[in-house]
Amino acid sequence: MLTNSRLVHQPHDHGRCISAALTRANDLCSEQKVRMTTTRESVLRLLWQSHQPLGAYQLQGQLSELLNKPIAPPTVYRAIDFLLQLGLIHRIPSLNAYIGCPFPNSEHSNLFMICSQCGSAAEVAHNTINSMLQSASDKANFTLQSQCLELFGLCPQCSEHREDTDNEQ
Amino acid sequence: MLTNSRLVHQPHDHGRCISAALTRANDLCSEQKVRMTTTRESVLRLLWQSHQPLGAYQLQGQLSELLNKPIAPPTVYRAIDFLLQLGLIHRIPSLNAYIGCPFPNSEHSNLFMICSQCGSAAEVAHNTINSMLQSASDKANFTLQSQCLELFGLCPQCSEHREDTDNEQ
DNA sequence: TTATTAATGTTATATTATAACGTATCATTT
DNA sequence: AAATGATACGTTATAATATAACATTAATAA
Repeated sequence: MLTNSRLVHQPHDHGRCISAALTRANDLCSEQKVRMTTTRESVLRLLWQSHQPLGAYQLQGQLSELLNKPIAPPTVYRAIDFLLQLGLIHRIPSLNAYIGCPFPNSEHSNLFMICSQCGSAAEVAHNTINSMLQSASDKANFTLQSQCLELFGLCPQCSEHREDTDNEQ
Repeated sequence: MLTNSRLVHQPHDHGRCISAALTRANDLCSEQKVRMTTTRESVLRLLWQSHQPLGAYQLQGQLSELLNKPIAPPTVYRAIDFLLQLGLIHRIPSLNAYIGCPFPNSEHSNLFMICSQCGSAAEVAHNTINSMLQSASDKANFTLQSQCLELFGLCPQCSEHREDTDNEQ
């Protein structure tokens, strides 16, 4: 199981997450001969700022602040679409929110563990689950093209706190 | 694998789907001592009219026509919320749409196979996948509470047509 | 009946997303 | 360097989805 869940839900040098993501993004852009502009890079950076998915209008606010000028929704959505296309970010439909992808270019599951307490979302690539989904699709004569898997619950930290308060009662 | 995918993607006596669903719904309501009103029943019926998920505003239009009076969004959303609570319908987040649940009251996976061609959505309950997701959560110290799994692709019929046209080329 | 709760009606508005068209910037060719 | 074409961004307006707040009506219980 390839996962960044431990990383997400544990204290870590997050500067590294960000710079690694940006490096990957730039590499991918030169590879595909597309442009990583200031707007796009800023949006990607903002989405990597934390492990909480951000909505388009949160992004708008932060982007506007960062670039010190008014930003309209289309600008944000264009950057989002660009990054989605390249697989550098994901949309989490049930949250109407976006998050940086920790393993772009690798085929993976779009499986998220979303904490309903703190809002953090960890992406997990799980080969066994993927192949089960593939074979379930095959059995149903369903031609699988893409997927979006969302698990809701409590992240490790919030689970612990919950237990603590449970015990206190 | 408990599934209604064969049912959804094959011609069948759909009147039965509807009446079975309504009977289950009424039973559940008496059990839980809540009211199945005209609005709620109509919405449920509309959602069972086809195996295509419907958006809230599609429902609004159809409901308004059915009841022969103007219906405002809150009315629709209230009925939707009620039915969601009881587990009689599901929301499919990536479509902003709602669909009748073929096996309410049973614990199940919220796994949908959604045809990107014809829009039909089949719910599939797959115990093995469920338990894999559970154990993946356990390993990550993630307290799983609920889930939403969406598979996109081509349903059996649309897959066949696709092959046909592929061969013609 | 009256009191109480539950459901619906009504108006307004929040939130998320896109359409359409103009302007600026970048990259390539001449 | 100038001209060209393509790409990205600016701007305005609006579509689509969802909810807040409060008034009214209907159902149930006391």
